[in-house]
Amino acid sequence: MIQQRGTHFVLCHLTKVTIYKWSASKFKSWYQFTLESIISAGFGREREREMGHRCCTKQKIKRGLWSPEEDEKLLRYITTHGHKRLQRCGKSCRLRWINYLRPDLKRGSFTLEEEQIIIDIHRILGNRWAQIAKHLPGRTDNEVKNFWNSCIKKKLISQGLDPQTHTLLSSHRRTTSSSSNFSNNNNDSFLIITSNMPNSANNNAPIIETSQGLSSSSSSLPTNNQAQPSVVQAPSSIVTSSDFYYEPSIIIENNNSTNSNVSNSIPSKNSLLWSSRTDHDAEDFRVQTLEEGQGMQHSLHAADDDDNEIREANNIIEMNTNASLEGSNNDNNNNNFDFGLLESVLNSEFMSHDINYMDELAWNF
DNA sequence: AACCGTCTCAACCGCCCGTGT
DNA sequence: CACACGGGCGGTTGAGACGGT
Repeated sequence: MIQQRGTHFVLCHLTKVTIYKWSASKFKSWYQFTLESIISAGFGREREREMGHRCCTKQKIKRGLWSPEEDEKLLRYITTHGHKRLQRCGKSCRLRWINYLRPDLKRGSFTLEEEQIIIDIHRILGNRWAQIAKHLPGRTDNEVKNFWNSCIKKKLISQGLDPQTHTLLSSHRRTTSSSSNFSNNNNDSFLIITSNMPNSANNNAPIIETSQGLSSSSSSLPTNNQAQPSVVQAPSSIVTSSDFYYEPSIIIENNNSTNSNVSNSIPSKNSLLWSSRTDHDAEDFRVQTLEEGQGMQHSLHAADDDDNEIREANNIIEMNTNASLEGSNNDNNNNNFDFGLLESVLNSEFMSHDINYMDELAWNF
């Protein structure tokens, strides 16, 4: 992507920036350097400084809004790659670059499609703005966060949805069914998919979890013993949209827990759990894993909806493939969710090759 | 035009964590 | 191993824009 900034044309790649200086209808010169070097150059940052913006206070460094002159100065620094001090701390420069100056940023209001993506991913990840923003090219986490807080949140509330859990607010519930431990007020329907994909060489076997299952400690990575969820194509019949109050979510279900009772189990590592909101007319559908060679198909049986509340259509289907679960025996108290999983899944070659992006969205990821 | 409430969003805060020494 | 530094990120703030009265 190329963008004009005064007499400079900024060509931004993923990892580097090339800046062409334009003068008298000719490119007079060009500079190229890595983003890392831009950011880490520090713009006068001193190592002795305290971290964070406290440094700004202590060092009498300018704070607050960036003026156009400062923007120009920052850009000029980048173009010349010099060592001039901007009298801004590195953190502020970095933020300014990432959130505003970066040439690959998309401008303007969010599209409906983007909005839906945010809602869908938020349902799974919660307030993981950085993770959400990674799926919206040209959007920053800050932007997504602001958009959520200023628009989407209110929209959901006006629809009677809890913006945190994406479930009906209690004031909007017509019926109250048995409560669910793992998902708080989550009464909607579930589709559980477990798998035992062979251990890959990649230790970062993805772990998916829901916002309901958020754990403060998400640092532990899965071991080689832990199964990797397979990618399963959701049948269109369970795909829901914003027309519905409830939309699918994906969580991890503990394969060794008492899976017969979903409501008592804590989301764990070895299965995907789909919270679907099918129509109340029961139907069978088939899910086929996309894992090449595995190709197993599973019939999924949707339950009847007793009271015409779609959310009451609880479809609990488990596809337990006897994963090797040595590593998950301690998962009954599992809080070791790895949010990298979702990222891994979404960015996996699997997804990008076998499912187009709209399909992916249709899963309500 | 002035005032006021609400909204938007850029920037900051503060914590956590990875990395280097 | 301990410590310091700095990046990442979610939460919060506040200035300016906007709309209604």
